[in-house]
Amino acid sequence: MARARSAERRAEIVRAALEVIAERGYRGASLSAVAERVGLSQQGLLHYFPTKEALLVAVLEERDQWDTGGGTRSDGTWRIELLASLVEYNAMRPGIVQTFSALLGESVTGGHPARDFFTRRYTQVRASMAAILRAEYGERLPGGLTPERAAPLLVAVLDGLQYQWLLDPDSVDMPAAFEDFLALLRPGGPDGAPQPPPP
Amino acid sequence: MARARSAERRAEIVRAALEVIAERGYRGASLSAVAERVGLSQQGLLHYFPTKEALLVAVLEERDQWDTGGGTRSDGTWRIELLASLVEYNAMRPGIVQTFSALLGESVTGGHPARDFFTRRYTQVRASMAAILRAEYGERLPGGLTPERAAPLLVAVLDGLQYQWLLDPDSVDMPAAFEDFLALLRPGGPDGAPQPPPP
DNA sequence: ATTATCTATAGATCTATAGATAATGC
DNA sequence: ATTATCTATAGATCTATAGATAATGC
Repeated sequence: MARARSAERRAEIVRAALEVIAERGYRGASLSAVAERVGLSQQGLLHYFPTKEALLVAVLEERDQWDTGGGTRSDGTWRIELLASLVEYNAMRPGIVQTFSALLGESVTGGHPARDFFTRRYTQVRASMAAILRAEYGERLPGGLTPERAAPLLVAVLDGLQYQWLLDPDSVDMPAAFEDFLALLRPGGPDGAPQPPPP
Repeated sequence: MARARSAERRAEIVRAALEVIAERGYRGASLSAVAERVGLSQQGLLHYFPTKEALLVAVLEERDQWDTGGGTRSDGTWRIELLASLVEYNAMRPGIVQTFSALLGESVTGGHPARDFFTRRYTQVRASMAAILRAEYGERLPGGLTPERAAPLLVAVLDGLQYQWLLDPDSVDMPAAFEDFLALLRPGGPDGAPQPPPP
């Protein structure tokens, strides 16, 4: 039973870390602040995660799990509407979005412990987005783009909109803007011979 | 002459701060690190900028100046090719891009001193991008978008591509990707009755 | 006088280690 | 024994203030 209690405690701590990172970034997040939020001393927290970086790793793994699950289709790719609904879901959870936007921003600075994680993840995500686009629209997209060339744009729009929305939620309707971007990608665009839907 | 010497010194310090922020973010940038880079003691630096935040403000003002100047056209708006060439220019200056990407990321966290700056700036930039799009393509864009609705997407693509490129410059061709996005916006897209060029 | 710098230092933090104590599980 | 916590504390930092010293400009 101690085993299970311990896992709960760790999950609690990770949740608290998510919050503190959202508020202060990783460098600004102190172990004491996280510990306080779960009613532990700073040293008590280090019993569960021996270093600050170990805690960050747990936070990043949590995310991996978080947006890996969910509705794939028969061939393993997501449907594109699912992506739109993920954006809507995110729009209801500013905290999580803020945590990972803050981490992404920090991760480009020198020797940041999350840098490798994000580099790898974006490679994956671009490939995954290309697969989704191909499954949805086939090989030829508006503007003469291929799925592989559109994928980084799709990812960029997702991330970029998050920053604008976090800074000024009243001025930026993130889900609507994302839908607008999808409208640009739908067949019939510049160059776009209308596409037959994939079989 | 002391006046002029002083202005030079301040400019030197701001330049050093840009570098240190690129490497460690604002919260991670210590005054000592900046001071060392210009051959001053930490306390000597505080003679020029009385607080760390005052130095940050100077850094942000520098940027304002930096990308406000340059080629507008007769009605005061930029031409869209100029935007593409700004992206090419940025692709040769990872340092600057990294500084402001790191600051943008941090700025969404609680009470960050650059938050207001970025909020205001994005409002401005969206308006400015809408004007550029209108001047270039008129009122109706592909996908049934208006310039106002396309503007946040354009800004998002600019920012989002920067993160992907900073994390993995060999995998992301930022200027080419931006050109791809512009291709999506050119008339003739979905919905797009071909547009007459604006008078 | 003002400007540019320095040394000294106060007062806060922060991460991590060492070692004690109590409770739980075999 | 192991697990969960705590107190104490080392050792680094960090920002900012106080006050000295030297040089420069009227």
